[in-house]
Amino acid sequence: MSIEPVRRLRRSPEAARQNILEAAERLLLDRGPQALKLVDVAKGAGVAHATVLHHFGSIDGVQTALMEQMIRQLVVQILTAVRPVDPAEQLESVGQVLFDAFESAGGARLAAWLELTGETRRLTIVRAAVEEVISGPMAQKGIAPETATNLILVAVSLAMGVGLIGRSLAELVGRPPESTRQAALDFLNAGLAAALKP
Amino acid sequence: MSIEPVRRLRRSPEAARQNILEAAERLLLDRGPQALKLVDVAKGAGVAHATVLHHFGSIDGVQTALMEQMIRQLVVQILTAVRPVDPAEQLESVGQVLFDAFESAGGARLAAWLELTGETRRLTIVRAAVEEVISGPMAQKGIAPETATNLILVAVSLAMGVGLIGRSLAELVGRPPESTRQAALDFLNAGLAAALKP
DNA sequence: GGCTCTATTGACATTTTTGTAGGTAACTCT
DNA sequence: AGAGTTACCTACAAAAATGTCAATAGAGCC
Repeated sequence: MSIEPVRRLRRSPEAARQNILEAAERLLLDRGPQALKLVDVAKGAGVAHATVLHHFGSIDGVQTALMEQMIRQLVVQILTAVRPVDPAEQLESVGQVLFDAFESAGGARLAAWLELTGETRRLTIVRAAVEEVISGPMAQKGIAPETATNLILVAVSLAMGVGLIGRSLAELVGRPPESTRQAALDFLNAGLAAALKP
Repeated sequence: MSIEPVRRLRRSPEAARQNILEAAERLLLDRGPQALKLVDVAKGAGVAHATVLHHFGSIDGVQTALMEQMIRQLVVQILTAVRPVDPAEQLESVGQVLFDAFESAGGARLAAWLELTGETRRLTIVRAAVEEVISGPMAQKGIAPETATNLILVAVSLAMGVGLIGRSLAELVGRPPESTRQAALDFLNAGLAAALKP
């Protein structure tokens, strides 16, 4: 009886890293940052934990790579949605886009993670994006930079809060989970409209 | 030369627990949940780590005790501020109170911690508080329960977002750290006023 | 003073998590 | 086909974190 060699899947370095990062992201989003253990990430990715170390050097390497990737994705997601579209009814969709980015795609959890671990410096990339929006679509609508900045600060904060605790909060007061989002969206749109009228 | 016995501070069980919880809270607030290590908590409290275990049984015991205490404090802080005061200019102060509770006192960080670790069920105590506010001060102002609930959902979400990422966000776009809070407060008050006028 | 109770501790033990080393197998290129 | 490269693995080692235990020392009580 011959011993048959163990079959091995061999990915490209990029594919391997991506596979691992996806596993890590899944863990982060549905079990929280403290679930980002080397062995668990490896198990989720279907590889040996030594393989994770081979590609990222350390568990910290995995974390920072994940942070950077998620930040990039978040920025791209928002920018592609807000960027030069027809400036007509865009206003109402901005809320939708923001809330989607922060709720469905784990933007809120990412931000919370960064904040709680003191890694907000990684967000500096976002600054350029914000300025693009202020001087692009918003300026086109005749919104002064000062006002634009304030609106962004508020809208993002709101999206953050809703994305993070919106569902729990609604359930807590005996409402359907989406009701926080809906209420916040209405409130935001009303406020935006009011702020841009006079 | 005689060996002199080691001097020991002996607290009451309650004082000992409190001392430890305060150390844990400090760690949580300025280093994040993953900094809640047994040894570090003990060091912060100035006791041996075995002492922590004696009082709380396990590190999980410390965490849940901390969660419960912080939740209690949060609820009390908000309720005592919102409760039966003169119903006159109370409206403007509500935002202040909420924002204080979620920002200065680590309400936002607490909530984020609970959310990320899936411990939101601990918040059920809050439900009673919310109902008290809805049927108390808010009803007195003639706000329908439906509207009241929506307003609370939005206001709390906003306070959450501002409390957690407000400062970082402002700095990110080159503004003074308090500007997010200020903008959010204005926006909230304007929205509240509008929602209660007609 | 002597006694009891227990908060406190250092030393040890266990478990969890992370990291290292060396060999194996998959792929590319010639 | 053969050689070189390296993604991947198993086995081991180290470190970090949690938990156990028996002894010690404050404090109240007789």
